[in-house]
Amino acid sequence: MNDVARAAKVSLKTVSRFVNGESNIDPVLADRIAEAIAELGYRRNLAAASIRPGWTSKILGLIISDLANPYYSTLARAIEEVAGSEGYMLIVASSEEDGRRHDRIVDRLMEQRVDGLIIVPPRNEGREWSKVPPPVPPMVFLDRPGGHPAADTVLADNAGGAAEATRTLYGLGARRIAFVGDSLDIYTMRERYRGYCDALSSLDLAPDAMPLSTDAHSSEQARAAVTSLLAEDAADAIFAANNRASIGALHAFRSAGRRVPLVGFDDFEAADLGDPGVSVVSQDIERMGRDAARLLLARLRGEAGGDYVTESLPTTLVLRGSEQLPT
Amino acid sequence: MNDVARAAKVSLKTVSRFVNGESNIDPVLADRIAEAIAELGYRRNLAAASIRPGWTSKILGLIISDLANPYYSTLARAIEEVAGSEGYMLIVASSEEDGRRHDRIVDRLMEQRVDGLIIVPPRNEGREWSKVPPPVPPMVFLDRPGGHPAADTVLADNAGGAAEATRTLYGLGARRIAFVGDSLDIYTMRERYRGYCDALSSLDLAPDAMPLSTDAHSSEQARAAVTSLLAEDAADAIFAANNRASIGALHAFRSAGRRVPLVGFDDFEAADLGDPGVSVVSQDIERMGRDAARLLLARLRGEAGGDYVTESLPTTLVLRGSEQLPT
DNA sequence: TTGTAAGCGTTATCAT
DNA sequence: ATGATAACGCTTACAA
Repeated sequence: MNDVARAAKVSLKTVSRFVNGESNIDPVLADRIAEAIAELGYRRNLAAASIRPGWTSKILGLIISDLANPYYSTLARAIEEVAGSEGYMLIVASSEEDGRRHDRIVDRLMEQRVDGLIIVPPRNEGREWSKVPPPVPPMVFLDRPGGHPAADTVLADNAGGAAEATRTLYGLGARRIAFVGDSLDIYTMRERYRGYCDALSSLDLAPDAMPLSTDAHSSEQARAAVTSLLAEDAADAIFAANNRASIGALHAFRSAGRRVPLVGFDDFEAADLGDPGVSVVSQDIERMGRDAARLLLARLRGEAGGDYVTESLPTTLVLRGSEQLPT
Repeated sequence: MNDVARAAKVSLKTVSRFVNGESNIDPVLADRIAEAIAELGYRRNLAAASIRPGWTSKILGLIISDLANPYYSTLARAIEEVAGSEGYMLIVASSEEDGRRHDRIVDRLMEQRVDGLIIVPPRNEGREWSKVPPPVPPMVFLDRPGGHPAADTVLADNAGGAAEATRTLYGLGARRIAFVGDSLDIYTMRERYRGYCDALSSLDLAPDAMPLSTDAHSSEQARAAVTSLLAEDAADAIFAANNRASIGALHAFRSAGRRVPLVGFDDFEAADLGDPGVSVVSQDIERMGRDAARLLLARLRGEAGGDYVTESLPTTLVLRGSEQLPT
C-alpha cells in the first residue's frame, strides 16, 4: 500500500480510502491510484485489516461432525450461501463427534478471530463453556442443544416427527411397532425415541412392550436387527430412526423376501427408488442451516435482542408407500 | 499480550516466546506467565501473528462447485483431514460452476492471504490465470484441469473408466450401447465420452451409430431419455455417464417394467439397494482429495521439485448385477 | 535468558 | 479532500 501511495504520489491514507470505496476522493487521484494498483499488482491484506480495533475478520466458523455426511454438508452449504450473501467466508471443520477435537477447533477458531461460530455440539461433550474465557464470539447451536446460555439454537422437531411416524403406522393397523435406531446417548435419537414413546402411550400402547434396537450404528447392524425381527415375527411395523436404519431395513426386507410397514427418519437419495418408495420423516435441512446463519448474522449486525431463541423446526412426513401393508 | 506481560512482570517478548512454545525460558517466569494468561483469559491473535513477514496464515482455501453435492463434500472432507493433520484450517466456498463467482472467491481468498488453494475449476471459465497478478499462492487443480502452468493437478481417469464400462457391456453381448449423460461442455463428460468412443472404435463399432443423450442434467431428464430409448427399442445397453443418469435410468426401468444392461459412472449410496444392484465405475474420491492436499502441503513445505505433476487416478469397476441381461 | 526497538499492512484521528 | 502520525497484536533482530 505504501508502494502504491508512492507510485500514485498520494498518501497512504488516500490509497486506503480508495480501496475501501470511500466517496470523498478526487477523481484525478483515484485514477492515479487505480493505475498504480494495476501496475504494481497490489492486493490488499485482509488479515492485516482485520486486526484493527473495530474491524472484523468477516469469517465465520462452522463445526460439524462430519463434512462427508450429506446431512451436514447440506447444512454447511446452506450456511455458506447465507454467509456469502453478506460477504462472509466460512471455515469448516469436522469434530468427528469428539469433544477434545471439538474443543481444539473452537480454540483455533477463536484465535483466528472468526466473527461468529455455528456449532453442532459433539456427542461426546468436551469442556464446559463456562470454562472458556471470554470474549466468546456470537454463537449458534445447530441440530442439538449446546449448553451455552448466551447462544441461539436451531433444532428440528425430532420428537414431533417421530410421533407422527408412529401414529401413522398405528393408524394403518400396526400394533407392534419396533424402534430401530442408534444409541440413545445421542440427543436426536433420544428425542425421536421420546416422540415414539409419547405417541404409543397416547394410543394406549406400552412403549416397553415394543421391540427396541439401539445399536444400529451402521446400516449393516440395522440390517441384522431387522432380520431377526422378521425371523421372530416380533414386529408388524418398523420405525427406523435414522437413514442407516432405513437402509438396513431395506436390505433385510430384500434378503427375507418380505417386508413390513416402514417409516424412516431423514430423507435420503434412494428413498423413492424402490417399490414401494420409503416413507420418511423429512427435515428441512436447508432451512435449518439458513436459519442458523441468519440468526448469527443478525447478532453480528447487533440487530438481535437480548433474548436468545431456540427454534424447533417442523418436520414433514413424506409418504411413498412403504408405510402400507404389503399387498 | 501487553497486559499479560505486565501482570507477569516480564517483557512482551518473553510472553511471545512462551506462547510460541520456545524452550529457553526461565520456569519461574513461565509459571508467572501461565498464571497471568489464565487470569486474564488471554488468547493469542493468529490474524495478527500471520501478518508478520515469513509467517503464514495456516489456512487453505478450497473452491468446489457445490458443497451440498456428496461428490464434492467427500473431496472436501478428505482435504480437511489431511490439512488438519498438519495444522491447517480450511475455508470452503462453492463456485456453483460460475466463472465470475469463482473469480470473486479466488480474489477474496488471496486477499485473506491463504497459504494455498485447491480448486475445482468451474465449468464456465472465468478470467484467465495470466491476468491474476502475482504473487499467487501454491495451487492444486482437482477433478478437472485448471489452466495455470505452475500448479499440480489431480484427476480421475474418466476416459479409462468409461472405456472399461463400455467394453464390459460389449462383452456381455450388447451392440447398441447408449451414452446417457450431461453436456459434453463439461470436462469430465467429454473425457467419459472419449473413453466410450475409443472403446467402441476398438471393438469395431461406430460411435456415431450409437444412441446419445447429453442433456441429462437431472435424473428426471435422464429418466425421460431412457424411457424413450426403451420405447423405441433403440439400445440394448446403457452407459450412464453420471449419478443422475444412473438414477434416472432406474426410474425409467421401473416405470417401463423392464430393463436393459446398465453400467453407471460414479458410485452412489443406493447403488446396491436394488435388485440387481447397479454396477458402476467408481472413483476413489477420498484419495483424490488426499492426494490434492498432500501435493499442496508438499509445496508449502518447499519439498516439491520444480516440476508440476498431473495425477490421473485409476477408477474401479464395481459389478453388482445390472450389467447382466435380465433373466 | 531477557528486554528494547522496529516493523508487518492496515485504518482512525485529527489537523490542514 | 488530503495527509502525518499513531495505533492494532504480534515477532524478530539485536543488545544487555
